[in-house]
Amino acid sequence: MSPSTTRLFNTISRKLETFEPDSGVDPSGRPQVTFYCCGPTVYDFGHIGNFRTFVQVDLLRRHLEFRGYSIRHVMNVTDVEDKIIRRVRETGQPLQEFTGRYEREFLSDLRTLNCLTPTVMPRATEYISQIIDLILRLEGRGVAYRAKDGSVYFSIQGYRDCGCRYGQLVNINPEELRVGERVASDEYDKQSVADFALWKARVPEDGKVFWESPWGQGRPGWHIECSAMSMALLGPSFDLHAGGEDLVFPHHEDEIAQSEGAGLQQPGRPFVRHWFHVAHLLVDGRKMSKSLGNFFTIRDLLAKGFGGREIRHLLLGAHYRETFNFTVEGLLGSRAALARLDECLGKLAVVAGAETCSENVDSPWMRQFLASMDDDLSVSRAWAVVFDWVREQNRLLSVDGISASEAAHALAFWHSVDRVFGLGDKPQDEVPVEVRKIAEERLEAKRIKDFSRADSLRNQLSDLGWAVEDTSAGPKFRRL
RNA sequence: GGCGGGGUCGCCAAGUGGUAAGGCAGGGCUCUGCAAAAGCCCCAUUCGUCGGUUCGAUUCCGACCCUCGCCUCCA
Repeated sequence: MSPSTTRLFNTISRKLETFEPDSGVDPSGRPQVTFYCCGPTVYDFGHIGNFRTFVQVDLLRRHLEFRGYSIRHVMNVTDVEDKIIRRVRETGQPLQEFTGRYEREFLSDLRTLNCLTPTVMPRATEYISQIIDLILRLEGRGVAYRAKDGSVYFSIQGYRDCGCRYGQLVNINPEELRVGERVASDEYDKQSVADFALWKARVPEDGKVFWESPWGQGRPGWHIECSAMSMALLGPSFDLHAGGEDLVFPHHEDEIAQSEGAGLQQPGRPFVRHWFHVAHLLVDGRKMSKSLGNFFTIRDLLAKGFGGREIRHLLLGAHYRETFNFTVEGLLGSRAALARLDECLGKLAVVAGAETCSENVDSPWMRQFLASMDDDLSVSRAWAVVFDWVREQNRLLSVDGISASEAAHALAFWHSVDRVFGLGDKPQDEVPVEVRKIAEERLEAKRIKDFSRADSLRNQLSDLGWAVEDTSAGPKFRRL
């Protein structure tokens, strides 16, 4: 199809690179992209910061699909981990019952934001045997060691002795890591502070959360699940790996170490070809925290009356590598921007009538749009193209300078754009019967030129939360 | 302390060695019974500060100031 037109910043080379997957073709002959995205740890509701990452990753996926790639998208669900175990202990709920709830809530939020469902969503607890096999292999290669308590650690020294490099994603000298005084009590057996747990021996606080292993009862460390699941589902070497920027170190660095330390890759092939990291977001200029009262989940924003489409628009407003400042005012701005867009689309649809037009990727507008997106997902520039287009369409509409087929053609542009943006159609407001009735009365008052009555009826409507606009096609309703 | 991002209009946010996209908000006009929507026009001689290179820098170099993140669980 369209080979290698997209350039993306690769964290591992710290450079903009042409994205070139190397995973052959899918059964239908389309070039395939093997893609792993670090998913949620299901111990609570996801917050707006989490979803910035997932929305930007969704944008990446949609753009690559638009460019003709077939994406095999794997997103893990971390359903065993320290915080989860603590909450399970506190609530007394069974592990699966507890994590299942937050997993469902997460999926529901993804749908709210119109993110495409991953091809596969493996759970860590369903890959325990693969995890154990991987740790055994690391042990066999001398890059993992067993501690007295039955935990197993990754040996960075052993890894280096194999000729591998630790510190591929970040410049880091493990000897200089500033490890806090508070070394976890279950990790004092480590040979080196930078070594990390592959398998954690069972402790009483773990309660019923443990699995049998060659090292006794215990549970997997955090990083190992991603190595095990990604390689199991995508192979030992795959194209693209994404996540939030905070995962660069240590999580992704350790994932590389575990995966390449196992030596399953063909000579010369890396664990991951391309690393994609999304910057964090701030809320009101500060890091989100519950004590500052600037901590928002998707359900919080829905409760404030915002829609998933508005939230998605806002999260899509800034480049993925820039820190983004999220505010409620920004959300109001998104609402206004979408209203302008929807107004234009609505007018075009009226003019187009029954005319339809297939998508045309070769229009000048589309070329500009795609050039922006191909340039490291420059979404702000892409939006500028869209709004330049809106102005031009509005200008033509205002002078009746557009035919039905031209309007259909114009709409096809937007439909192409939206395959990438994924905003979907404007949600249709259900106009209450009462509102319609008042509007009819107002129309009649207007007809007999009783304008004071017409105005008072308009006020009644706005008291009910509705604005009415007079158009040649009759009254148009808009929620205030 | 180490490493890495940022500082561009009231707010959000692009961008380029050759004279500042787009969105929101704001002002004027047209249209409208009044509105709304839309159109047209206006809205940063200026891009954190100070130096340097250059015919020319917001864009390159240096210093400084401020700010955010990572280095510990974190999207």
